[in-house]
Amino acid sequence: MTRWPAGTADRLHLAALTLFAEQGFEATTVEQIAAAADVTPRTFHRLFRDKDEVLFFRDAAMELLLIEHLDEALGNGEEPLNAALAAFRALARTFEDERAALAARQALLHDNPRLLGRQLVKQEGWKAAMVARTTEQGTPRDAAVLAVARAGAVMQLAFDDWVNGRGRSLVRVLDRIADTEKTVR
Amino acid sequence: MTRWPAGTADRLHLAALTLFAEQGFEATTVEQIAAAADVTPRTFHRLFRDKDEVLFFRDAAMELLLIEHLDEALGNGEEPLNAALAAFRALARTFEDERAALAARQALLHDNPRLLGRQLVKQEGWKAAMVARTTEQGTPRDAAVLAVARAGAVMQLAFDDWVNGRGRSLVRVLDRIADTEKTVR
DNA sequence: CCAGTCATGTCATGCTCTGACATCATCTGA
DNA sequence: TCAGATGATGTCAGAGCATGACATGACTGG
Repeated sequence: MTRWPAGTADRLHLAALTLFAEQGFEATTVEQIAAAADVTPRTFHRLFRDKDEVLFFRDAAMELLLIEHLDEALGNGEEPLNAALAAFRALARTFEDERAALAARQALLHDNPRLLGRQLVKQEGWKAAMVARTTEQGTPRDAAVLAVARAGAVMQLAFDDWVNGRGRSLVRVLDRIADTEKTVR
Repeated sequence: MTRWPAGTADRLHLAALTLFAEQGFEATTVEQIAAAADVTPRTFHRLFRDKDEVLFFRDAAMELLLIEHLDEALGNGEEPLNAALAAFRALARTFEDERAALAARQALLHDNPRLLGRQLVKQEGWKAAMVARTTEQGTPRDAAVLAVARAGAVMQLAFDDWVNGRGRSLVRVLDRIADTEKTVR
């Protein structure tokens, strides 16, 4: 056992999400979050680059998941667009049981343009990683960028439809929209 | 003539861009910008919501331009994807003579994730407006979203290729990539 | 000529984030 | 067993961003 209770970052993360849900993002100060986790604001900023970052705590795993499934699909000889769709479908599966939490998060993002921007930048990062993998398999860069962008748009639209709807399966929504996408002119 | 020199916002805008170019965005303080425009920081914040906003001073016009040309193309019976591409092509034409300034701006955005995020949020706004116009013409929402997203991805890729390249015409790059896009699988 | 308006200044303040240094339980190696 | 290293945290100070409240003084319309 160390001198200090373990899991400080987790406690801060939880405290922050709770306070954000209760009071909103802007109205919650770092001081409040730190106090709720029995820690000083300085410690918060040592563990999270800034107040925004607490909402993106677990996002690194998503990129890994996307890349893993993209590689698998490309390895099976899928064309770039379908491979990218397969990767997003895998991500979608991990979302199925988290709709409530994701909806709460989405609400926070849409109340704060800065947060939404950060989300979009993260997503650009994912897409760039996917493009890199796709080009490594021999697809020309332009084609890779466009295929990933198309799949990303499908995912985005499916997610938006699903997250504030009810009951339906995100994967099913995704597949339906992917079909629609192939007929767009 | 008023008590104060006219064009304060323009002076602040120019001062800010100059200082950003010289020192970078982070290293430039609002105090410096205000001083360079012979004004107090309080006045800066009255005219610009925050330091970031000074880089998006003229963006409202772009949405109008996009919508105008989108409407025109849709009115001529173009399909949604080609109509959206036509709108972006019109925007691209206004960029042709500004490559140096746009490249400088792009460099600032890429040094600052927060700025890049704000740019992406703005672009989402443009696309949402385009989707709204497209659906008003009878296209189903999903199809409209996907068509605008595809055109947007083409524009983005073309812009990125062009802004740090040399000599070529953005519109020509755009048209080439749009052709590529139609063959993506 | 007066009252109102408007852009700006002045002052005070809260919040975010960072640097520098201190503290102290735990670990490590001789 | 003990001296020093380590590492997570605290404490303190301060810069920078942003906003509210109020004051000022040139211009404007009646």
